[in-house]
Amino acid sequence: MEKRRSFIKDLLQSTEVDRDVNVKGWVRTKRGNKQVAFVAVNDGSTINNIQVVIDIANFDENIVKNITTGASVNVNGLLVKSVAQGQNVEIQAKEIEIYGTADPEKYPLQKKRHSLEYLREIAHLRFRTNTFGAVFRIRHAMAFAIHKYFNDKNFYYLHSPIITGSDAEGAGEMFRVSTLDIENPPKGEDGTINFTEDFFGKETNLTVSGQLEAELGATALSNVYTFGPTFRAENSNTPRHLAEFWMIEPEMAFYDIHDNMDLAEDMLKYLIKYALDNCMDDLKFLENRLLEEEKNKPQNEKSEMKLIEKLEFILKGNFERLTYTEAIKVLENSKPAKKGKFQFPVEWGIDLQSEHERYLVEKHYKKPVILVDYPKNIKAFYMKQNDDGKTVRAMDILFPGIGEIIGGSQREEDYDKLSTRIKEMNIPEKDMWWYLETRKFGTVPHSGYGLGFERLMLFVTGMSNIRDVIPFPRTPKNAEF
RNA sequence: UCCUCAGUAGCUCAGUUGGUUAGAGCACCUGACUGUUAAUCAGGGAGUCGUAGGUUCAAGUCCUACCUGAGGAGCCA
Repeated sequence: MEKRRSFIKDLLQSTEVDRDVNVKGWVRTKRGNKQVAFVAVNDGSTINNIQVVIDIANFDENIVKNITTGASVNVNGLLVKSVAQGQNVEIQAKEIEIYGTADPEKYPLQKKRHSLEYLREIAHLRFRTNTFGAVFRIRHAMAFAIHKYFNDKNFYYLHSPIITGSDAEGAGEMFRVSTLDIENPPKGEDGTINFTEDFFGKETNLTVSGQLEAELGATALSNVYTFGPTFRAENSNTPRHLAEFWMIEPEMAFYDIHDNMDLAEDMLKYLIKYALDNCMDDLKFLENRLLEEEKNKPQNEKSEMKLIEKLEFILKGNFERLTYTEAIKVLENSKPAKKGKFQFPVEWGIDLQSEHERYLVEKHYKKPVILVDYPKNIKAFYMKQNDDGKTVRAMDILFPGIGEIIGGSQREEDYDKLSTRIKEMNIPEKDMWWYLETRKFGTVPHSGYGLGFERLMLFVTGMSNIRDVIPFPRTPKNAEF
C-alpha cells in the first residue's frame, strides 16, 4: 500500500503528477483555517519544502493538532499540480502518521528567523534551519568535489595520523594525548613526568598538520593529498579560527613552486565552479540571506558583489601573483602607508599583518592574490631556500574577506641545507630522522600546500563566522555537543 | 591572551538625569476566516533584568569582580 519514500528534491522537479507518493520529513510551518491546512515539509534533500494539503474533515483532530513546527511526519498522498501560486506541485494528503511531536511551547526553533549566535547555542537543532541546511549541503558538496578533483588528477588520498609523536611541525600549540593518570602521573627521579609509561611510550599529541607525513607519501606515490581533522590548542578567539578544523594538504613530487601555485589556483576555481554547478538553490538562498542581513547596514559596509556574482568573478580572472618583496613595495607606496594609516609600519622582513593583506586583496588588486618568496626568517624550516640566501619559496593565497586561505611552499629537498636549517631553528633533530631520510634516499624537488576547508566554506557560503560552517565548532571554552 | 561592545519574556530588542505595577514586535495558546505562501484579524498567558557583592531612602539603570557572547588584534588554515 505505502509507496516507497520519495525525496522532496525529486518530487519538486517531477512533471509526473496525479500519482501516489510517500514523503517523510519534518514540519516547517502550518497555515490554514478550519477546512484546510497547508503544511510545509522538509526532508533535507533540498532547501525547498513540499506543501502538503490537508482537508481537515478527513483527518483525526489529534493528528492535525500535533502537526506543528518541528514534528516529524510520514505522509501518503497524491502528488498534484498546485492550483495556487508559490509551488508547482503539492501533495493532497491521504494518510499522515506522526513519528514524533514537537511541543510548540518548548521547541526552540520558530518559523521566524533566528540569530546565528542563538542557533550556535542549539547546534543540535540548527541543521533544521534553511541556513544551516544550505551550509551543510554545500559542505558535503565541497568535500566530495575535493576528492573528485584529486582523484581525476591521479592523486592518492593518504590518511595521515591523527595522533603524532612529533611536535616539530611548528604549526602551533598542540593538544596532548595521554592515558596517564592526570591526578598522579608517574615521575622520574628528577621530578619530571615519565612519558615512557604513557600509552605510546612517549609524548604524543593531536596532529597540527599532516604535511610531513604527506611528503613521505609523495616521495613514492608522486601525488598525494590528505583531508582530515587538524587540531590547534591556540587561544584564538576570532571568526576565522577553530581548535578543530579540517585541512586539505596535497603534496606533489617533481612540482616546483610555480606548479604548486598553478595547482592551488586551479583547484580553488574547480571547487567554486562545482558549487555553482551543483548547489545553486542553496547559494541563492544564502545570497538572499546576506542581502537581507546587509539591508540595514550603511552603504560603505555593504558587500560590493552579491554572493553568486562574487563566486563567478573568481572564475573569470587569474589570481594576482607577486613576490613578497614586490608586495612590500606596493604597500610602502600605498595611500594608507603614506598617510600613516597602517597600525603596523611596513618594511621588508616583517610578517604581513591583516591590515596589509586586506589592503592588497581588497583595495589594491581587488582579487585573490598569491604572494611568493617570503623572508626565510618568518617561515618554517622545511621551505626551499632561494639562491639569494634571504628568501624561501613560500606561497600564501589571500582571499577577500577571508585572508590566508592557502599556505604552502616548495620543500627543501637538499639534505645538508635542510639539516642545517633544522639546527639553526633549534628543532629536535632526533625526532626528525625519518623526515630527513627522504632527502638522503632518492630525494626529489617537491611542493605542497594546506587549504583550510572551513575557510573555503566561508568564502563559498558567504557566512562570516567559521563556527557556522562546521557542524560542531570547537573553540576555546566551547566543546558542547 | 589584549582592546571594544553586549547580556531584560521562548526569540529580537526598547527601557530617559537612579523614582509607581518592567514594555514592544515576533513566537506560542484560544477564537474568527473555503487555498495559505514569514497567511491575516481579535484576545490571552508569559520575566530570579547574566552571576555575586557594593553604593543609595530607592538599582534593569551607578560601582567592583566574575561568567557568557560578539567584533577587532595576535597566532594561523
